[in-house]
Amino acid sequence: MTDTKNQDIDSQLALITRGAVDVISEEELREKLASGRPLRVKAGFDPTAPDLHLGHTVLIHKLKHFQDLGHHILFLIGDFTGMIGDPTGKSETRPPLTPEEVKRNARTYQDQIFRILDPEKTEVVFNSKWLNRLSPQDFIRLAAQQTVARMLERDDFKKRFASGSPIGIHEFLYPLMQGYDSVALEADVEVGGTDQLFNLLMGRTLQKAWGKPQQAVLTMPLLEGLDGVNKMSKSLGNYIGITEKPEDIYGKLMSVSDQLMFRYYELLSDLSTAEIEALKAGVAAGREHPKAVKQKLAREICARFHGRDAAEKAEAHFETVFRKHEAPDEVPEYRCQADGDTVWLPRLLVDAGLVKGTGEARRMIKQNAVSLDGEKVGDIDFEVPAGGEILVKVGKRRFCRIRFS
RNA sequence: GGAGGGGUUCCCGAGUGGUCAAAGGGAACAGACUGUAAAUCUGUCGGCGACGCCUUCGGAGGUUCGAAUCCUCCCCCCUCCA
Repeated sequence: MTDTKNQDIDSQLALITRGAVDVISEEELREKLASGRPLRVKAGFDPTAPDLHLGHTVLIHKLKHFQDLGHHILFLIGDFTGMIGDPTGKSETRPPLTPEEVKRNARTYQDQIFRILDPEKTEVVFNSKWLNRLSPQDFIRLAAQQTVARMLERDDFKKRFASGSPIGIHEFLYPLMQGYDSVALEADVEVGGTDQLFNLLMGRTLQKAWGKPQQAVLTMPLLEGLDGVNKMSKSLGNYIGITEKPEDIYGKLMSVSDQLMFRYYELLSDLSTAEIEALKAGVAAGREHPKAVKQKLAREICARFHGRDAAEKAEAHFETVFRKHEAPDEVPEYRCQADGDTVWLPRLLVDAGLVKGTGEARRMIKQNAVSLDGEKVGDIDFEVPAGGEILVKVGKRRFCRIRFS
């Protein structure tokens, strides 16, 4: 009997630690699992970005693992701390959010996480609930738990300090409050990105100071963004949002380098490690075409958020537009009321919303990026005959069907 | 409170009276090449029916024929001293 129980714990532990970078500590985690009760698993999110992207899903999938094993998920929305702005990984102070923004963002957050997590088994909590109740004395007690020198050990603070960038005192409070969340929630486990390690460990420190059992800490790798260098983030614009249109998700995944593709496989795919290794070996040996392997990934991720049908449509769209360089089935339309017999092309492009201004229009035309019904136009003063309809293409992917009336 | 340094176009960062819409890099966009790959190369990269005009260099005034550059006040940031 003891054997089967141990085995059960081993397999739980294996799933939980899959892909994790730090586990602090595996022994403690094992003990907690051995207790047999559902563990309270905490993960916190700043309500700064209403759009969840694939980077977030690495973490959310980890929560899903816990959930599937019967543990209790505490999905914490940092509505209080969000007004400070997490300094983690930032080279500058973040502007605080207004309560209205926080509220709106939090709602969008919930809509999105339940594409992955089971709403029935997920407890969504807001840290303003307990942080708002802290008295100034409580805050001082919190602040007394850490020294300035210790805070400055943090890489992001250290860099900013060294480079002469401003650091707000309130930013020092952020890790403290995140740590206090763990005290208030009596978390058994906290999951976060590797960049959160400092904050996660703060939870342990504070729990100890408050005489509570310390949480185990699990960190997940940060997903690189589309550039393959920086972590995926909305502010860097290198992200794939889970609510984006299927074609966009598909297209963005296809634009990723082969190297990054396998990173995505490791962190995002449901394929087993063995299967991924097989694909990698296949590409290296020339048995598998990298494009086909990438399409497989694009399909899987696309289907996860939009369903299999949408993923297949996205693939068809991709093949049409980018391989065959043809217009997709659905092209936005613009009705144009011409004053004369012809319309100046740059003006038309602006009106149809294909470019920002006539300057960009001129540039596009000069750069051979504009075509009318498949015919390239190189003259910036081209006059388009105002009659019937015409298919306009700018660059590789901007299309518009213009109807004259 | 005192002393010094600094705020430049999406970002970083040169520029210290005219030749500045402002070097260089990054990002972005377009073209070539492709697997929409990536990398690379080339070009564009404030606005305007446009070889000219208009609006930009923290904010407001001023000096000057002329200011991102000089002066005055204000706002913000950094460093050191207290």
